[in-house]
Parts: sequence; structure tokens; C-alpha cells
Amino acid sequence: MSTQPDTYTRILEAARDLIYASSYADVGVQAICEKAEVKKGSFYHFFPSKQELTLAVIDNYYEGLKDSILREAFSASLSPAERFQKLFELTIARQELIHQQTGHVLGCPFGNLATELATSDEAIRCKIEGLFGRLQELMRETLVEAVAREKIEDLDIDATAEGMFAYFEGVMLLAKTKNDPAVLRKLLPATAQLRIHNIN
Amino acid sequence: MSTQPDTYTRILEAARDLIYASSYADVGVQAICEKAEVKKGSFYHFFPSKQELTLAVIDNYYEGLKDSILREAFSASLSPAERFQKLFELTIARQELIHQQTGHVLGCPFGNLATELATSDEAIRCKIEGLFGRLQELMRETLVEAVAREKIEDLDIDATAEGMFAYFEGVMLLAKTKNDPAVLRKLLPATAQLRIHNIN
DNA sequence: CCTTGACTTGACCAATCGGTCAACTATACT
DNA sequence: AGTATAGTTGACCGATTGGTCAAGTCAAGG
Repeated sequence: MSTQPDTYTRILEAARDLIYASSYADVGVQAICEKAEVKKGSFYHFFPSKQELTLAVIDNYYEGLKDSILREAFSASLSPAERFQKLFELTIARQELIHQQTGHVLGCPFGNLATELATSDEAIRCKIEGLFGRLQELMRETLVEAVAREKIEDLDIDATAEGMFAYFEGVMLLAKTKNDPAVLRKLLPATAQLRIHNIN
Repeated sequence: MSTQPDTYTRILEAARDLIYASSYADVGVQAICEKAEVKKGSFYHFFPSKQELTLAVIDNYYEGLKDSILREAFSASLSPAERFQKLFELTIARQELIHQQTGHVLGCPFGNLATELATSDEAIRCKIEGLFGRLQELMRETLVEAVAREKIEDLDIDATAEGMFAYFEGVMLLAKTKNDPAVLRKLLPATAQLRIHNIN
């Protein structure tokens, strides 16, 4: 049996898991403390507010993503097409695992938070906007490399990268709404075929 | 000056506007009552719970959509391509108006609610899933008519309709997260170009 | 040994949450 | 006129919300 992580980490991970499984507003500080086995006083020793905790949760989630799915998918050893394919595979596998464990497709944690809080918490919206920019940039770089290998006439690379990202998020939202991971299998791979052309 | 609508309607519309502008959890029954100029006792005379009210709000929103954007876009007098174009135009115009009035892109009211509540309120998730199905069906019919006019080789019509809908939702989510209606101008029209092909 | 500072604890706060209820008013039908 | 019914009102409920705080524990450093 492994020793428990330190208090800060327990709070962070409890909050991350609870919020991802439901929503920001639905998860109280009390519930986070219970799951983390921490008293509320300790919570506020490490985090000045629930909002600050959430900002840290977003960072933590992105770091986790970078060290797993993103690292594996956007590996230099893969061709652009293989990178996209790997990204879809890993995303589908993860969502299927979560669905099997929780009974729900949870979708994209950033998209979830952004949808809920974009209009009422500007700090969180900005943080996720920046993060979306980085993910979009990953798509763009992959796309640039793909085009370098095989020229595509009149392709608007920036718009296509943004469109691919939007499509990806939309498919996650649809799978969550239908609570059906099969949606991902059917739709996600088409992300790589999406093209937006320059107006002439 | 127009006379006020009846109590039921005032509650429904107040709730619709408040929830759309922020989120389900963020809007309390009290706030709804204040905006509707109704006492809490009256609220519970018309609606047994906040959840039931929300189900009615979803219906109300869909009816409104059917009588405005959907009716105008999916008119029998328009060609399939024109229908898509009209849908994008009207959607962009509405989101731009909302952005101008509130300072925020609010996105899709159904997508917003689904994202927030899909995992914690099965009744609401089901209602939105059904509604998504109807919207997706509109896309499918339009697509079928387009293909009848101009055959597209190996097109998976069902998957493409579902993909178009997902893309549409994803673009709305992205515009909301970036709080920038220009995202819609750049990305929404590409919905009509999206294609998912049969595997051979 | 004693102090310092990080951490923990549990009691506590005002405010708000969704929801209830008995009493009251106004309208409509017999 | 009398009664039934729909709608309104404001006080009230227990539970929970995010957040505070004084008092305490504990290990490290002088």
C-alpha cells in the first residue's frame, strides 16, 4: 500500500476528480475536503479560495495531459497522420475507460469548465482560452508538417487547425450529451480530414 | 407600453434568460423570482421544482428556435446550400447581438446545459439528447436533399449529419470560450463542407 | 531548551440554497 | 349571494454554501 500524497496534492486531485465528474458549482469545498480527508481549515491554508483552487486544478489537468496523451500522440517519431490517429485512439480509450468506471462520458474537462464559467469567471475563462490556444497550436504544427509533405491547394492552415480543435470539442460534447462513447469512434477520426480553404 | 405576460410566462422567461446568461447552478430560485417579479410561493405554485422549471425552459427555448431561426433557415423555398448558409448567418447574427448586449458570447443554450448537467441530472440530459436528435435530423434531411441534387461518392450521410452538428456545437463552444463572435464568422460556414466517408 | 513557522483542527460565521405552508385575495361559476 | 378554485403572499424550514479564526500540534534551527 502506497503512502498518501501530501495535503496540497490530495486537495488538488480530489477537486480535479470531483469537478470533472460533475461541475464546478456542484462540488462544494466541503465535499472536496471530505474526499481529500482534510479539514476545511487546511484547505484554506493552501488555497485562498475555491476559484484559485480551480485555476490550479486546470494547470494540473493540463500537465497530466501533456505527460500522457499529448506526449505520446505528438511524438517526433510519428508522421502527422499517425499523430492525429494516436490522439484519437488515446482520447477514445480514455473516455471509454471513464465511461466504464463511472457510467458517464465526461468529455473534455476544459470544455466543461469553460462552458460553465466563461460568462461568470473571467480569470478561469482566460486561463482556458490560453490553454485552448496551446492545444490549437499543436494541431497547427501537425497540420503544417502534413502540408509540407503533401501540398493541399488553398488550405487555410490557421482556420483548419482551429476548426479541427472545435470539431474535436464538439464531438466530445456530443458524446457526453448522448452518454455514448461510440460517438467518439464514429466521429473523432474525421477530425484529421477537416479542411477549411482560403477564399479566392 | 405592453402589459406584462402572465406569471407562468414571466417565471419561464426570467429563468431562461438568467440560466442562459450564466448557468443552471449559478441561478437560484430567488434570483428567478426577483427578475420575474414573483414571490417564491407563486413560483412553486406553477413549478414543482427548479429541475421541472428547467425542463420547461428547454422546451420553451426550442419552440422559440423553431419559430425563428429554424423556420427561416430550413424553409422549403431554399436550396440545401442556402439553408445551411441561412442557418449560419442567423446564428452568427444572434450571437453577435447577444455579445453586443451582454458583453459575452453565450453559445448554444442546450450545449451549455448538457455540459453542466449531463452527469448529474439524467432527465435533463435525456431531454437535450432528444432535442439534439431532432436538430441532427434537420441537418440530415438537408444533406439528403443536397446529395440528391449532386451525388457525393461514398458519403456516410448519417455520420456527416452528426459530425456537422458536432462541429457546429464545437464552434459555438470555442466562440464562447474565446468570447469572440469572429470565431463564428471564421469557422461556422465550414460546417456545410464537412464530409465523412464510408469505409470501403 | 526555546523559538519559529508551517500545518492542523474544529468551532463558527453570515448568506444563501431549494422548498414548504397556512393564510389571504381575487375571480368565476351556480 | 355563496361557494369553489386559482393564484398570491411572506414567514419559515433545515441544510449547505464559501470562508474565517483562535488555538493547538509538530518538526526544524539556533
